[in-house]
Amino acid sequence: MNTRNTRQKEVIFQTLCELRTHPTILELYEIVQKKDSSIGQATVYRNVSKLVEEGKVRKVLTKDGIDHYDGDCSNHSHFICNVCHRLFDLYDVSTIDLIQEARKETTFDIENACVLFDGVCNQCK
Amino acid sequence: MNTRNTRQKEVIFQTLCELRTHPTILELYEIVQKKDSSIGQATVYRNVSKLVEEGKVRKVLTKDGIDHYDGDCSNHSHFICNVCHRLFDLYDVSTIDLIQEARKETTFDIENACVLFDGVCNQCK
DNA sequence: TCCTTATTGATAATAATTATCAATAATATT
DNA sequence: AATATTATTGATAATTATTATCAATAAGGA
Repeated sequence: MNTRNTRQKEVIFQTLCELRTHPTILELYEIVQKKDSSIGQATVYRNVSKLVEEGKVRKVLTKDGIDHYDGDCSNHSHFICNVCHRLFDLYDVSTIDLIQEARKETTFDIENACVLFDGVCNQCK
Repeated sequence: MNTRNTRQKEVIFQTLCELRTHPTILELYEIVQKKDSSIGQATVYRNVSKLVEEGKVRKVLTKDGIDHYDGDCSNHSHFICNVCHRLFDLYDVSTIDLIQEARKETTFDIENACVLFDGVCNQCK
């Protein structure tokens, strides 16, 4: 008996998968609270960390210093608007070529690449 | 009289430019302390934030949640070792093609792309 | 059903960052 | 050069984010 499937973990994971907003822990906690008000903040912290370790959830790199999470682990990039600071998904931008190029330039074992584009979103321009 | 050039800001900027280690604020503070023990921690926080705003210093994207800073603003990427968690520079990996591709796929005004590669460094493999 | 113990919720502790404020010092003005 | 103005500083308090603690609960094997 190593890990257990708890109701809380399932609710947290489901919520993250439904959302397309890349919430912070606190934003996620508030939404989870509406579904089950008994779930504590520490439980959200713990389970999100576990889900990231298990590879079921991605931590999104941002410049604002606050961690954002994404329930969609499929290969895609992100865009952050420099004006409204919202995060968007960018599918259809492949990092394969980039990784290939990096492998030619270094002797490190490169496994993956995370890309964050920035600029101005449609609503802000 | 809008901004002033202070000794502290100059020391902090110089230190960041000399270092190739992408320090955190606290690591930077300790090094700055050795040069001038009168410089306070809050001053390091304040000036690094300003330098980032001014575009003289880059905030490096990492997965560890702690902000790292780079005095080298030339166009280059970073690599983080999944074993020792150290950050390395990757010059000679261009993001131009990537940005071009992203511009084709979206209507956002894409200005820049930050790339973080991960894998295993030479010493850890 | 019972037992073991991973997980939880609540809260305390810690760490990271920001705000406050009198003192200092950069620089524009005289 | 002297003075005045005020951005910046250092010290510290306040805030925020995250992690640790611990008794109570509940998942899941026996």
